[in-house]
Amino acid sequence: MVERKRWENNFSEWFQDVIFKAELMDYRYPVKGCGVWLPYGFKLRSNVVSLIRKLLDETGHEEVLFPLMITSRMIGKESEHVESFEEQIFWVTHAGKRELDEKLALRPTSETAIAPMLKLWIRSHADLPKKYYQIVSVFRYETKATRPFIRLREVTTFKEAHTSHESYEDAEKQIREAIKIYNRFFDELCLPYLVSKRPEWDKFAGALYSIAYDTIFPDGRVLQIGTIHNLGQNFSKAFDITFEKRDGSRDYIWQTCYGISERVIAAVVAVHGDDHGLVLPPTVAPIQIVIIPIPYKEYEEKVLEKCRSVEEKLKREGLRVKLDSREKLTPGAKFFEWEFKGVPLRVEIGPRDYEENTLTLVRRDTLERVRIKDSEAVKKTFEMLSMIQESLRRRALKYLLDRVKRAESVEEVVRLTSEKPLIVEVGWCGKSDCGVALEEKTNLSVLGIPTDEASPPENMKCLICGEKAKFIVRIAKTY
RNA sequence: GGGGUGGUGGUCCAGCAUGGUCUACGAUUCCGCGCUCGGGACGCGGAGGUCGAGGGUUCGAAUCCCUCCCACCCCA
Repeated sequence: MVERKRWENNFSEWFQDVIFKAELMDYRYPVKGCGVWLPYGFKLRSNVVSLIRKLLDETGHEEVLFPLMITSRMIGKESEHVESFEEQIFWVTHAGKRELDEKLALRPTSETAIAPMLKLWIRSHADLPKKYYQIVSVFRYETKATRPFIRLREVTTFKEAHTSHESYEDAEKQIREAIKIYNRFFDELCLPYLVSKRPEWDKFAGALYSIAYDTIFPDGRVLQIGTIHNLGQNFSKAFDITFEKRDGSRDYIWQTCYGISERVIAAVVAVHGDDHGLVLPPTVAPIQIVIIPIPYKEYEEKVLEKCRSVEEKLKREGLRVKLDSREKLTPGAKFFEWEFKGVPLRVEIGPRDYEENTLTLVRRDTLERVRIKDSEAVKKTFEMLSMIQESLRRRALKYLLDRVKRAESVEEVVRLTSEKPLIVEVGWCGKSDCGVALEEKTNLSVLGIPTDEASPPENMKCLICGEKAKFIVRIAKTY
């Protein structure tokens, strides 16, 4: 395995470095909290976007595109909702020199953009369910330290799904489908996650409840990489979106929404990386295989010729292949460059390989080198790509699980997290007061209660008040 | 919200205390040529700067003063 010292001990620096030098994003754009997707990063983003698009399309979601601007009246209709976003909204107040009669918000999210249209589109139960999604930029004036991919003022890759249903049960069913979709999505990216129901004080403004996906970074902090909200009838009541039910009576629609952003790309970068740079899962790597010729006196043409034929062969199999035939760089320099960019598999072809009808394969995750016969090229390539995918998934999962601990007292939590933060599961009575006190005393944030676990052990007690625990609650240092 | 640091070729940075010797140091990058090539080669030649912006002091400002802008870091 490749060392992960800098990755683990100096993560913040490592992360900035990789994003820039692997040419994912140039974050030097002169507006705070905004960055430029570079070609290589953009391809990675496209692959991630295609994946989520495929999963949503397959499950009957329809892609739409709503306008960027929302009137102040619309955005103010759901009171809890505005309140939570108020301080973060970018307002368009002028057109040239003239002040607008009604100022316009750049969407911080699109519930209030979509609601008035749903009111026009939905008339009866026959129009339901409706499952829409869009992939757009959203804008939030972040006051905390902004960071590329993680905390942006323009989130450029916000996938938001918005669904409408005729009953609470149908909405609940939709939540379960959303969970399945997100599980699959993160599995394809080899990302491990914990699914938690957020506490009351941290749910999405205007939702009945929120479910969130968190993953852990090498610095021990936790990143939220996806959320799913049951909106109940809060927005439909605020926007008066009603429909005729099967029995002829009228009711407000039931809604859900769920979102992911380029934070999942941050997670792919952070979770799989090592001291040589990026390590990308084959599913989304812009280049899956890089071919590097090792020229030698008298062999230049022959070697290159063989490289081209291997490139052709692999491309025909639908693989994303790059032949790096730049003459000015030595093979060693190319090795470092493509390793840094996380290309999962490298093929080296030199005079020896030419003479002996072999290829040299090197996998990025372990840097193991094997020589195979030309005739096995396609078979071995596929084998190795799926081995890499599998081993990334396993390693990342283990890394996460190793950093989830249980504790029975505040002191124990403090002790466990003194070196480096991790995720701690503790008993909780369920009262908000105790939850808030827990955050204060441990200097951690409550992620919420596991969605996949029934009830806490018999003897578990609330860490604050000492009463019998109703829930297990996860706490961690968050981004 | 509070505090701090900084802005000089594409990148990283020296110079600023004590203004002139700055026609701005060095490394890296980039371009050309040659030689190399199984883990970041080397040699020679070349390119690249409104010193964040504006104002002021001065014979003279990257350097001193004022105003502004921007970015980064730390703490709540």
